[in-house]
Amino acid sequence: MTKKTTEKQRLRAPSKRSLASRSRILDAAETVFARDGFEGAKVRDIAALAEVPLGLVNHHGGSKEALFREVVERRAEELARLRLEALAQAKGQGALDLTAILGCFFRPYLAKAAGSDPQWLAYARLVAMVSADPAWADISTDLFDPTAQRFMDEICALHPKVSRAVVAEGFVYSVAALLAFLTSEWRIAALASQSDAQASVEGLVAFCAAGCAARIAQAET
Amino acid sequence: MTKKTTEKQRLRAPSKRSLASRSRILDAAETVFARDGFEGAKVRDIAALAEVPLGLVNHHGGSKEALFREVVERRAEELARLRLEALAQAKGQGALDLTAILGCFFRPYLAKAAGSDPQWLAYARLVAMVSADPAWADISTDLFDPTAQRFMDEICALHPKVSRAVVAEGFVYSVAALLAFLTSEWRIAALASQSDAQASVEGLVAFCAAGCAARIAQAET
DNA sequence: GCTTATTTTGAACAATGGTTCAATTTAAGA
DNA sequence: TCTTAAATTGAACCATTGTTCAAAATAAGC
Repeated sequence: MTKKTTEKQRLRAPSKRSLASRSRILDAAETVFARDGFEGAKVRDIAALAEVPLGLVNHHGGSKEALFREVVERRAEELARLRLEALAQAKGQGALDLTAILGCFFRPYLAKAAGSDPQWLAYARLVAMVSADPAWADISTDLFDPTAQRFMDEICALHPKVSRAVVAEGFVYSVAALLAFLTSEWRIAALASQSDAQASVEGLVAFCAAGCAARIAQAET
Repeated sequence: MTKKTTEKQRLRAPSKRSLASRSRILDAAETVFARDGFEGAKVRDIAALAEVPLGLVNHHGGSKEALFREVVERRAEELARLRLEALAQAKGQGALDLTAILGCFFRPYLAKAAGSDPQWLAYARLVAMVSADPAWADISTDLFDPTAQRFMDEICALHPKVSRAVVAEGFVYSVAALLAFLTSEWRIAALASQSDAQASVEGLVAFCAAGCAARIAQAET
C-alpha cells in the first residue's frame, strides 16, 4: 500500500493547468480563511481571489470544511519536519538547555514568517484559529500534538523530577505567547526588518524559557 | 449632561418583565457567541436559548453586531474596576514587585472564572476572540487597553531604564498565557476544584512574572 | 381606570452563501 | 490522430439567516 486508501482512483495524471488552479485556490483559501475566520470566509471570496469560477473551488477543494483542513495540513507537515530537524541538529552539537529546546521549536516558524513567502504569516493565524477552537481539536491532535509531545519529552528529560503536566503547562503558555507574537499587528511589522526580527525572537525565547524554568522550579520545591 | 447622548429618549421606565427578557437575551448571546464565534453564532440560537421569539432579540439587542458589543461591554467595566481596586489595595500595603502587579491583573479574573457565575468562563472566550480579531480592535482600544496601560505604567515605574515597548512585549505574552489558561479545556476543569485552581493560578503567575523579568533583564544589559 | 408607550409575538422578506449540475473545453494516453 | 477522462464554466438551487413589520398583549404614568 504505497498510497493512502482515501485517495481517489485516478485514471489520468492531473494536467499542469489544473495543478496551477488547485494551487491558486489553496493559496486564496489560506488568505481568506486567515483574514475572515472559517465561518466568516466565503467560498465566493476565495474563488474571486484565486480568479477562478465559483464551482471550481468545490471541484478541487471539496467542501468548505475539507478545503480548510487541506489548507492547514499543507504547511503543517513541512513545519513539523523543520522543527524536528532543528532539534536533531541541536542535539548533535551537545546537551540542550531549555532555551535551546524552545529555540528549536520557535525559530523554524519565525524564520518562515520572516522569510520570502508571505503566506506563512497567514498560516500563523490559521494555527491560532485551530488551537483556539475546540471544533478543530482533531486537527491539533493529528498535526500539531505529535511534534509538541516530542519537544516536551526533551524538556521532561532535562527535569526528570517534575510531572509532565507541569511541563505541558509551561509549553502551552509558550505556544500561546508564540502565536500572540505571530498574529499581532506590530510584530508582523517588526518581522519585515531582519535585525528587528532577530531581537524580537530572542525576546520571545527569553520570556518563555524563563517562564518555563520558573514554573518547573516552583514545582520542584 | 448626566446621560450618554447616544441613549435613546425614554418616556417610560422599562418594566420588570422586559428587564428579565433583556437579561436572558444577553446571557444567551454571551454563551452562543463564546461557543460559536461571531460569524458562527445564529440569532435564532440565541433566541432559542433565551426562550424568547426571534424578533425580541433584535428589539432588545439591536443588530447582531450591537448585541455582541453590548455583551462584551457588560462585564468589561466590572472586570476593569476589580483589577484597579486590587492594584490600589496592593499598593497600599507596600512596594509592589512584578509578581504582585501581575497577580493584581490576573486574580480578579481568575476568581470570577472559578466563582459561582459560570458565565465568566464564557466571557473569557469572548475576550480571546476580541483580542485575536483585528475587526474588533476598537473594542480592545476602548475597554481593555486603558487598564492594561495602567498596569504597564506600574511595571515601567519598577524598571525606569527599559523602554515601554519591552514592557508591553512581556505584558502581551502574559495576557496571551492568561487567555490560553482560561480557554483551555483542561484548565477549566481544574478551576472547578478550589485547591487546584489556586495552584494553577500560582503557576501561571510564576510563569509570566519570570518571563517578564527575563525579558526586561535582557533589555537592560 | 384610562390612555398610550412599550413589549411581545409570529410571520414574512430579502439577501447571502454552500453546493450541485449539465454543458463545454482542454489535454492526457494510446 | 483519436478517444475520453478530467477540468472548466456559468447558472441555478435551496437552505440558512439577519432583519423588518404589523398586530396583539402588557403595564407604566396620570
